[in-house]
Amino acid sequence: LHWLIGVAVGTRGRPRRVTISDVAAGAGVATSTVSRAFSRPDLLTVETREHVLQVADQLGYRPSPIARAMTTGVTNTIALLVGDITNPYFFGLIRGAERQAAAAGYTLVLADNDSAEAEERSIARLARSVDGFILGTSRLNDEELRSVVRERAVVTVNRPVTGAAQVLVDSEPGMRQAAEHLASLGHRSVTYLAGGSALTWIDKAQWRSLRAACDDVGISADQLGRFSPTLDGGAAAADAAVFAGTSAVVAFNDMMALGVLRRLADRGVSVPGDISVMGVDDMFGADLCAPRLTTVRADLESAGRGAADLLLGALTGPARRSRRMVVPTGLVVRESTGDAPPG
Amino acid sequence: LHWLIGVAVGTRGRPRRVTISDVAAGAGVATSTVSRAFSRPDLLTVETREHVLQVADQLGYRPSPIARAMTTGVTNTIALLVGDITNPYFFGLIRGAERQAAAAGYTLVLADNDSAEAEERSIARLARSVDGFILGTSRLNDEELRSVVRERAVVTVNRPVTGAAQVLVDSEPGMRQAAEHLASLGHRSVTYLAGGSALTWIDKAQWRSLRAACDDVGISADQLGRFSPTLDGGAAAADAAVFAGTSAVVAFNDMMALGVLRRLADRGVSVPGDISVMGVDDMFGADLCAPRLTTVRADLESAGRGAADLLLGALTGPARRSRRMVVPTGLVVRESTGDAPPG
DNA sequence: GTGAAAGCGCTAACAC
DNA sequence: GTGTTAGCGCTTTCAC
Repeated sequence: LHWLIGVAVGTRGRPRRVTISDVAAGAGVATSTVSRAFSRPDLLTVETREHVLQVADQLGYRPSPIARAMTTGVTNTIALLVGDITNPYFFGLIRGAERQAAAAGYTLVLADNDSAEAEERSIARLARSVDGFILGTSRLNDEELRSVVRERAVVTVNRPVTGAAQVLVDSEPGMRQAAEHLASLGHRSVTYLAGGSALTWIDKAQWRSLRAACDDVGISADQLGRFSPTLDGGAAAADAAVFAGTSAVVAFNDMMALGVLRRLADRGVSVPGDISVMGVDDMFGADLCAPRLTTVRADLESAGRGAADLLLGALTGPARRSRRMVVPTGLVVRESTGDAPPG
Repeated sequence: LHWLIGVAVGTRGRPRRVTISDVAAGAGVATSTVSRAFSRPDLLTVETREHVLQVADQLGYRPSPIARAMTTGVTNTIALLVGDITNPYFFGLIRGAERQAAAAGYTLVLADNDSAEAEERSIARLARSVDGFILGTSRLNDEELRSVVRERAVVTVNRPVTGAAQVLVDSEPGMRQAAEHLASLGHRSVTYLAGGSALTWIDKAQWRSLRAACDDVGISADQLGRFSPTLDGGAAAADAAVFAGTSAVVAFNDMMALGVLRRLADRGVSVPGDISVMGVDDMFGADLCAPRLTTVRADLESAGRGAADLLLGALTGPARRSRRMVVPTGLVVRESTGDAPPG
């Protein structure tokens, strides 16, 4: 770590950065040779390469990513944009993306946007300094999104866009298992508590999968909402569900489900005695609550990894864009679902 | 968003970036004037400035942060290094830092390091591309840390280092309230479940505060551990506490406390009936669990904001380094603490 | 296989 | 107040 940045004692005792020409001078070669020793080592004979590398090392030389980006146009940096960092839902996504990026020698820039405008600003600000974007929950409309895709490599998460690579969570298997689970517990109907914004593709996908699965197992399905995908939104949804007299609800996500749980507890409604409650995501906290939450798990960390993979692939490999990756789901049965109440 | 990056139709129909000289040519001024219009607008007459800006706008010009960094050496980027992104403890920190950085026009790079070596690698990799570092949970030893501080602006969190700005969580008020709370519930002794690594300053600080406060209110305090600050570590700590026969425990952090809670539930030990359990942090999930966790809250989001503030201050303002910010703590009483068991 | 030299897009003296 | 010019540190033709 001594040569963290590459500093040499300059003319008047002031530290000066070690550059490629210092190494060139020290090794008695041209700057281009030093450059090659680092970026195209195969072009050099073993002897010169070793020699240059050794001199560079003892001088404490570190290539400057900035200067590199200046000439090549590649920054080795990707940006991950999310809608709300504090939502545990994103933790896995962030971690997966960071891990994969770091493994490939890429740097991850994180931006938290609470609105479509903020998202635009982030994109505009970062556009020149990153090689590509992972849009974790884009609030941009289709047209805006396409204009970004036109200029930059983009991977979206749970947001189909023509021309961009995307990772999509496949709700189908999880929702099917959910329907079977509830049916086998004697529920005759299930209420889906919709959430997100009008642009939230996954909300529709979940509802579609759940309804189809309910059809297949012979129970009815209907929808309430759309509610805010937050604890508070869950509270509102809980009241609506109680009013509707449903015996089983599936919330848009775990955050909402947790809100439902809390609200029902406050109102003295027993879970799962009176109502069975399910969420989606299996986010952090879903098995910490009481009762522990039955949920449809989506492996967001692998979604994050996949998103980074797709992006890096688009960046480095041939221009085979618009690839997609599908993340499967599955039911995790815990304590918040149980037998349908009699009658 | 149309001119996201700044693209013009180049010579053979291929898109080419709009540069400062395109604008200069278009506006009939020198490149330096265009540069000034963006970075030192005060140096120009209103007319030229307006004119240049207008031409730049209709050409779709965007300054390149890379080229800027190349000449000025400032990247307008800071890095936040944490030990485990998925630990909800960091969420607040990350969010606070991101928010504050973004507000100041800075970009936040996030790196997740699971070891001292990984941390070194991250620092070395990022050193030239960021203006400074926030070290959320540095695993570097003092010497390594100082060598980083020597070359780069650094703010540490809960890790005192000479020469670096730092944000420190002040456990004292929270721990005092905790001791008073437990004493008033009739507990005659409290066990602190230590956690973290040998470098974890906050662990010692918490223990010191708790012990002093217990002295003052006339109850005894002792320490068990050190345990891993995880759910599993909490389970281990729970067993140790039960074996020691204590009536009240304060865990190193909430994650551990949650592990204690779960383990005690599994063992059929009633909380708070048999044992009162407290955590530290008030992280996400602390009021979702059963029983809801009594904890010493530290506002990590404001710690994150403060860290970013200190760093940006060191970067932009005069070189008054080694400033520090102290984040207060306070007790949040919920359900996991109660009257001491009789006898 | 290696060197010389021309940039990449911008800022910062230094002139005028 | 604005223009000229010399770099920042690197990569990349193009020669040799």
